[in-house]
Amino acid sequence: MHHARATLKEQGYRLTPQRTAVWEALRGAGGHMTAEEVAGATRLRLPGIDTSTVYRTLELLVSLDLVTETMLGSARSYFEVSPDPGHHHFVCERCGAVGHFGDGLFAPLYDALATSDGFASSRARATVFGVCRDCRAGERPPAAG
Amino acid sequence: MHHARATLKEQGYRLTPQRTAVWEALRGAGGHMTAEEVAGATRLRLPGIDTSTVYRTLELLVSLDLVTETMLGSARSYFEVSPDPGHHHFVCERCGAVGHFGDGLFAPLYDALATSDGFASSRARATVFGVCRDCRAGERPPAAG
DNA sequence: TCGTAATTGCGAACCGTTTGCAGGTGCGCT
DNA sequence: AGCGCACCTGCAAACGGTTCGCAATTACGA
Repeated sequence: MHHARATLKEQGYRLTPQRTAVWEALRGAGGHMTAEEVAGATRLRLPGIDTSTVYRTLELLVSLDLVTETMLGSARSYFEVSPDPGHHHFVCERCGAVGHFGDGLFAPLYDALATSDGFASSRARATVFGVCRDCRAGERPPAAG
Repeated sequence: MHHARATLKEQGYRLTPQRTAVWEALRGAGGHMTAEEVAGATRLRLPGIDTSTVYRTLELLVSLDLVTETMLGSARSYFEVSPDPGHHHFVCERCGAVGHFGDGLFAPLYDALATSDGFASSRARATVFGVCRDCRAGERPPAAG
């Protein structure tokens, strides 16, 4: 849905071709993208767009909660169209694959954290690192012999 | 303990004052430090040390598992003397405070992830974002009135 | 003690991101 | 439909953290 257009207008921001293109690029890819990837995808639709405009637009979309920025382990952030809240990531340390999982599994963790540390994380974002199925397939068993 | 010295020697790396100083700085602080902070703390012990040497040393210590590098949400990584495995972080989104919690709480999560996605994360590192006790104390209740 | 390869310091390169500025443009108002 | 202005964009340079190349230094085994 084009809720980005509506949100931008509502908030008094202009609906420019650049903003539309960035948004569409983000939606089109449907996954996590670095700023660079967003810029690349956007240029397919709007060749002349400047990198700084992409960054500024990304920043704007994030501030409007239309897009979510996540640190996934490397130095760069990743952007994606804001998913349902309480959506978390797991990252394969070997191949870099990124997956999602829901918030349900976290309930006991939130609970425990709240009890023991007074830490409210009901709207936490978590990132779990590990090794994905594909990479495990080719993996030698962990040093146990 | 000076297990760093032993490990370095074992692996054939030289035991230089710079490496010792970085290690001691890391141990002395006892918490999470940015590379910059490590450099600062190291200079208290070894004023002349160059930033690039700090980075190189950090990289070495990380590769030897003596130090752990973690992305905690901002663009920079944080370094700390490797804690027990399965040690996770929670980060207060308001004040930046960092806390730890053990791996126990994650068992069900690992389980579920392994079952549903084939994702092996028994040695995962997770970071949970939320709001810490102190910040909650001064916080207005979530929009309900 | 000596030789040598690992290591350091220095400075410049690098890379992703941000900023200042001047010209361009969406959009509300008429 | 046209006008005007504040908002946006493109450009290019600045930025900040990190990495690299190289020559001088130094730890450490023989």
